[in-house]
Amino acid sequence: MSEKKEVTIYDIAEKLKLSPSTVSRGLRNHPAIRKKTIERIQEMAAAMNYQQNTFASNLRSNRSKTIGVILPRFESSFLSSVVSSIEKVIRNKGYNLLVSQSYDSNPLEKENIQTHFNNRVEGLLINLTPETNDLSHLDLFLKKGIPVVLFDRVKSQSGSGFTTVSIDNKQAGYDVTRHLISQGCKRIVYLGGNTTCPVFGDRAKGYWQALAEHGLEANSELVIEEHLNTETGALVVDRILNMKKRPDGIFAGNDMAAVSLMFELKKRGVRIPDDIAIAGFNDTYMSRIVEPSLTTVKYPGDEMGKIAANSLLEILDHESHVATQNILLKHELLVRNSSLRNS
Amino acid sequence: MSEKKEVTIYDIAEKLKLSPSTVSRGLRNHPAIRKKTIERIQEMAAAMNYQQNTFASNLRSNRSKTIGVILPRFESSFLSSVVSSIEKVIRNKGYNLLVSQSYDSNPLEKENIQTHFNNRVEGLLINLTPETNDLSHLDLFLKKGIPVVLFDRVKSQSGSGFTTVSIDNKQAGYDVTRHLISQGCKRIVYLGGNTTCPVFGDRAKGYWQALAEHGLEANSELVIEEHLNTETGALVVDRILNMKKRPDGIFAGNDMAAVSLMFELKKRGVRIPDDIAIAGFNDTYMSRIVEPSLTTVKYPGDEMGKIAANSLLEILDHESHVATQNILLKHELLVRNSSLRNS
DNA sequence: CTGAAAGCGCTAACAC
DNA sequence: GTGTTAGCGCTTTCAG
Repeated sequence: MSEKKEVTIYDIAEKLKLSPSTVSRGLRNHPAIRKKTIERIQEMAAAMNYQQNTFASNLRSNRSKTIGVILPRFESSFLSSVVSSIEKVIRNKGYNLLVSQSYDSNPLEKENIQTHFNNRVEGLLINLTPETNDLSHLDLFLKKGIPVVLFDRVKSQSGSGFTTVSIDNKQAGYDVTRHLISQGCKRIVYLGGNTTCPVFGDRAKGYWQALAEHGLEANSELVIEEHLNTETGALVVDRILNMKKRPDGIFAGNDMAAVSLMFELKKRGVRIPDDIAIAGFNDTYMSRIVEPSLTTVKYPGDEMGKIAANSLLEILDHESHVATQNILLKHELLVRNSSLRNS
Repeated sequence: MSEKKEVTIYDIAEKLKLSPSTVSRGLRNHPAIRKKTIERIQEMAAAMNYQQNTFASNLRSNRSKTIGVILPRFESSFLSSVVSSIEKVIRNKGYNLLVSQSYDSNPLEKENIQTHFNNRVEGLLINLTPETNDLSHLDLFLKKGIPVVLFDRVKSQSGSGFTTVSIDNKQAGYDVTRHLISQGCKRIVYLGGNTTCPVFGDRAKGYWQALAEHGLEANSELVIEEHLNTETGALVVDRILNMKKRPDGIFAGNDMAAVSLMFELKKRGVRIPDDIAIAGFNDTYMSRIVEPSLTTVKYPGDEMGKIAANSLLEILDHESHVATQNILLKHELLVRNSSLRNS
């Protein structure tokens, strides 16, 4: 390592026969400094390859200019689009982005929260793990007045002092189920992730409600809890096809699971939508190109990220007690061929 | 904001009738401190809700315990899997992860590099923008001895003092093209991104070479440069179908583009692979479920992230001049139905 | 094994 | 407009 001592504002000050404070101000375009002086300072800084020491400046000002994001995983087209737009918003306002993954593990989530806290993020955006039932591990943020915005997976009853951004999952679950019913489905499987997870739990509620309203069988056998990924189809297809009475509709908690299931069903000669109608969730590109094209719910990750980040920044700006709000984004049922039966 | 003054090691020291230095050591399990004392210190710290001030500690020790990652975008199944595995490796070693997106913009990349530098990341992992021809904006890292690892998009001739991790894109391009030729294709289109981008440029080289070796027409009309995303298919389909002599094979630079193109081709009644054989790149899940299933190249993002991160950590550990290396990961041609013609 | 003291580099009162 | 001064909270010699 080339251990050339760092250039500090003192070095610049010396060369310019100025005081360190003037240099400090000059570097930040402080209005009380003469234009000319500012120029000289900044030129000299550039010439000397000055690099401001963020630690010292942070220590002094007690600000980190950093926002934290914690989410289950990056590898998800939905979540990566959320982070992506968060990053964009945050950077534009001059903040840095510290990120970590919780892998749906509650202990890991806690650890991450602690780390972000220690790094003194000025705000936190978090997508909770399914297991997270109480939000007490976020208390340390609340106590210090550091704003936290929950997005996507949000406790239904969060009057907990946190701003939340999500969609109305119950309504969406209801919409999908009702649509399947409208297409003549009588026995509908709900293939969801962990139902303790608000997202999947709420969708399940909408599902139950739609069934109830239409006097359809609501049987717990029809509700399958499984991790929703590319393997899901292979894991559950036999279970579904071997049910005493074969289902004629499937509502999957995300497109990935829906598509992988379609893949397996087609392999076994099941016709979609005639034998079984299928709907997914998320409106990934995949849902458009799969055959038949997949009915799904539009679930705008970029929008969610943008709004979550902006809400956080707004709270930060007003530096105080903006009433916390629960923001619900619009979702939209996109009916495609996988569930469209000839009337 | 509840402005309760922060608890410092001085407060702990006072309560315990110890000196700040002892507390500082105790908190970090310094061996020179009595077990008993350490316990007392840590208990008191917990009781008082002590939060270590990273700024002060960083300032003092001149370390940030942070690694930076800069890449074009998160929204890409390949890149998100890369970041994901980087994050995992990095966190496990107690580092934080600072991330930013360059959106394929060179100025933005430079800005990000500067920001990461100012934040004193201890190492940088970067996936360069296509436009980046000289690496001089990374000089400031080199000069300070901060290790930089380039991944994925890597200058072919990078003897530039940086460790690189990538695949052999030229070979991969060659493999794909040769495969198409082996299936009887005579006029093969290469649909790549910006060919100044090493990734796409190198694949193009492999493509040219394979054509040359087999005495096939290598016509610049057959090389299409276009952003590769879900829109690509719609953008280029007519251009392809209206070529004077219609191509019978297409090698697309990524699965997304390949799939979107297949979608458009099928709409127009083109039979795949009989009329036109198609191959993509990346082995996304989509490539497996699309019909016909898509021939592609396995391009392991998680592996790449892991190796890049580990290389960086290794350099960091040895704190010095480990010879930089150019690591090439294995790729694999996965032949599927989109290019398999009956012999 | 523990303490005293100095200083990392910057910023913000407060002076002039 | 610019300079003086006093820390921010921590770590680390150096003493004992």
